[in-house]
Parts: sequence; structure tokens; C-alpha cells
Amino acid sequence: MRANPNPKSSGATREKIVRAAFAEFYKTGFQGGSLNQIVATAGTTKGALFHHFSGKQELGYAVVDEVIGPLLVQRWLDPLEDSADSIAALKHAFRKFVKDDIESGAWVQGCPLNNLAQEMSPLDEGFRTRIDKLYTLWRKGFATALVNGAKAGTVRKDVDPRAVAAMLVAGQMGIWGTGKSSQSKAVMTQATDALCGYLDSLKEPSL
Amino acid sequence: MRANPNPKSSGATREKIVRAAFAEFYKTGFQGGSLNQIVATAGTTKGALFHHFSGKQELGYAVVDEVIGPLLVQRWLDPLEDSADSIAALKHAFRKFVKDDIESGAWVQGCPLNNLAQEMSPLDEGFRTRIDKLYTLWRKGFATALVNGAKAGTVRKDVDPRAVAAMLVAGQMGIWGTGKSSQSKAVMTQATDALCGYLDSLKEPSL
DNA sequence: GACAGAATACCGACCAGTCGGTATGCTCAA
DNA sequence: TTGAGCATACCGACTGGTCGGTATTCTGTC
Repeated sequence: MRANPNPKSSGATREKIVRAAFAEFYKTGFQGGSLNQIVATAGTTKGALFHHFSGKQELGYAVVDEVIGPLLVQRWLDPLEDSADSIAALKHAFRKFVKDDIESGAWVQGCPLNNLAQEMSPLDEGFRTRIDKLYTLWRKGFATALVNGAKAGTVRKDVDPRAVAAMLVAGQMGIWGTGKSSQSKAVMTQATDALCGYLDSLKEPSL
Repeated sequence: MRANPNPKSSGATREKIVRAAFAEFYKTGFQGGSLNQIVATAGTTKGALFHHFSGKQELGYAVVDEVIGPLLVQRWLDPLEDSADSIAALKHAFRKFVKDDIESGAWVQGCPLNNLAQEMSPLDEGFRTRIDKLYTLWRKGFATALVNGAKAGTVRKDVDPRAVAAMLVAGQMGIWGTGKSSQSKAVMTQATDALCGYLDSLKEPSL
């Protein structure tokens, strides 16, 4: 029923705020993040923030839905879409992103989704459901890839795709968490190596 | 070297504060935790807190060193000490603690060490080094168990103990993180099953 | 096209409350 | 008397959030 959704800029300001909020929460956590800092980074004001969002909480929800979610899909799910050898694709993804994040320095900040999950899941049910939705999507994407691999004959028939997917997503959490607290390339790489070894053990033996 | 360690209570008050701080930080995180709430729970006052600690930071350090560290050793490391079949011991530990934490309800709060690690590692180097020390100890304990298993002939000789240990600790982080955000016994159990399957693949094949 | 009126987008001063931290004084054993 | 152990009162800084006001743009009528 809205007549005209977008006079002036509107969408642009909103997006600047969400992106600044993502960066702030990624750096200092949701509770530690300051709205004053967010509006300063976004180059706008409190008035604009509270015009677009009812409060800090809803801004956090928007960060999960509109920034972190798409980032997850683009990084981890899309590359699996058209790959016959799902184990190779998974190994490649883990290896590549570990390497990328070490090189870019992002590894010391951990995974944006996991950060929010660990901090806010027990404190706010709205956060928890949104975050769980993304992790469920993630596991589903991995499980589907494994099923396709089994169909294509590259994955052993006796593996439980859902269990392995749960383990792989948990492994991602743990590997990035390890990197964050150890700040050691060696340890992070070791864990990745072991996980890739695990993936190898799921290959169809005839290959 | 302290001349008189206990006029009045002293040590008792300090410990009450540390334990209350552990509970508070476990619930709401370090940044979200309130000193006022901590002294209220401990049944003491700000004056006592700042008498024993120079500030919130040092109190947090004490929680890591004096509560979380011993808890980790007692739970994960001590049970591995005298076990010939290290893979069985590891599987038993994971299965048991997942079950325990689901039954006690502790799983929704995650792992105290991992919670602090994710929140504070990038923000405070003092936290990071203390936390990393504990994770290093943890990995070392697992690696030693694997080495002993290889010597006893229960673990394949070609496994890299350090890499597998890093992966197992990362797996623990991820499994408890999964439970926390999914609040699903099924998913947490699935991930544990897959990890135990991984451990099985490390067994000496002749057995 | 012009113009009134309504709605949207935004600003920035301001609020009450809470935060971590401090200054000071009491109590009591040595 | 001295000083450790602790309590109370209090501080400035900062927090998330509110609110009156203004600028801009849409809508409907002529």
C-alpha cells in the first residue's frame, strides 16, 4: 500500500548503516559495538539510524539477513552447485578460504556468522533463529553436495550425508576459531589438513 | 611470600568474586558482563572487587587462569592419562560430554573457553595469549594420547598426531558451537557421530 | 503546470540509566 | 598504631534511545 518507497536516497543511507554495522559488530561484537561509532562510520546520524531501524536489535537482525547470509551463500554454497566431484570441491573450498583469510588478515577476526552465533545465540532468540537458519542452509548445501557425489560415484554409499555435513560445518567453526585464538598459520593449516584427510576417507575406494 | 594470608576472610572473598565472575561472563560474555552484577552475586561490594583486582580485565584473566584452565584439565586431559586405547578414550569423552551437557542444559551456553576465545581474542592480547596457552595444552594432550596409541599399536602409524589433535580440538569447538546455535540434540549428535567415525578411520586396520 | 498538503528522510540536541572505576572511611587482627 | 580487608558514596564517560524540527519529494486537485 506504500505509495512511493524511495524519495531522495533512503535505500542508500539504510545500506550504508547496515554495512557500517556489519563492520562494527565484526570488530567488537554486537554488545560491544557502539551505535555512535556505526553512524559515524556510515557518515550519518542517530536520527537516520532510528528512522530505518527500531533499535540496535533490529539492526543486528538486518546484518544477519542482508549481509552475512548472502556472504555465506556466495562463498560456500554457490561454488558447490555445479561440481561432480563434491569431495574435491569441498577440499578446495576449505583450503582456498583458509589461505585467503590468512593472506588477507581476516582470520584474526574469525567468521562473522560464528562470532555472532557464539555471542548472541543464548542471549536473544531472534538472533538464534536467524543464525540457525543460515547454519541449517549451510549444512543442507553440504549434504546435498555429498548426495550428488554418492550418485556420481565419487562418494562412498555408506556415509551419512547429514552427519558428515554437520561435522564439516562444525569443523569450519572450529578451524576459524582456532585461527582466531592461536593466530598461528601452522595450527590452522594442520587442522585443515586433518579435515581434508577425513574427506579423503569418504571417497569411493575404487577410485 | 605473603606474611599473613588470612586476617578475616581474604581468600574466600576473592574466590567468591572469581566464581561469580565466571558465571556472569559465561552467561553474558565478558563485555556484556556487569561488575555490579558480579559483586551482587558474590554477596560483596565494588570495594572488595577492586581491592583484589586492578580492574575488569584482570578479573577476566583470573577467570581464565583459575577457573577455566583447571576445568579443562579435569574434564578433557586427566581422563586420557592412563588409557592404552586412546581412540576409544577420545570417542568416549566426546560422547559422554555431549550427553552430559545436553542433559544438564549447559549446551545452550556453549564451552566457556570457546566463548571467551571467540569474543576476546581479537580485542585483547592478554586474553588471547592466556586462551591460546590453554588450547595449546589441550592439543598437546590429545597429540600425546595419539602418540601413545601409536606406540601401543592401536593407532595407525601414518597419522600426524599434531594435525589430528588440532582437528579434534577444532571439532570440539564446532560441535559445542553447533549445539549452542541450533539447540538441536540431533544436529549436535550427528556431528559427534561423524567425528567418532573419523576417529575410527585412524585405528590400526589389523584390529 | 502549479500549488497545497501529506508523507518520508533525516538531523542533532537531549535524556535517563548504566558502565567501570575511584576516594574515603570503617573494622579488626597483629 | 598500623595496615589489610572491605563497605559506601560517588564520579565522569558513554550507552541506547527519544523527540521536536526541517528539508525534500510524492500525491491529488485544479
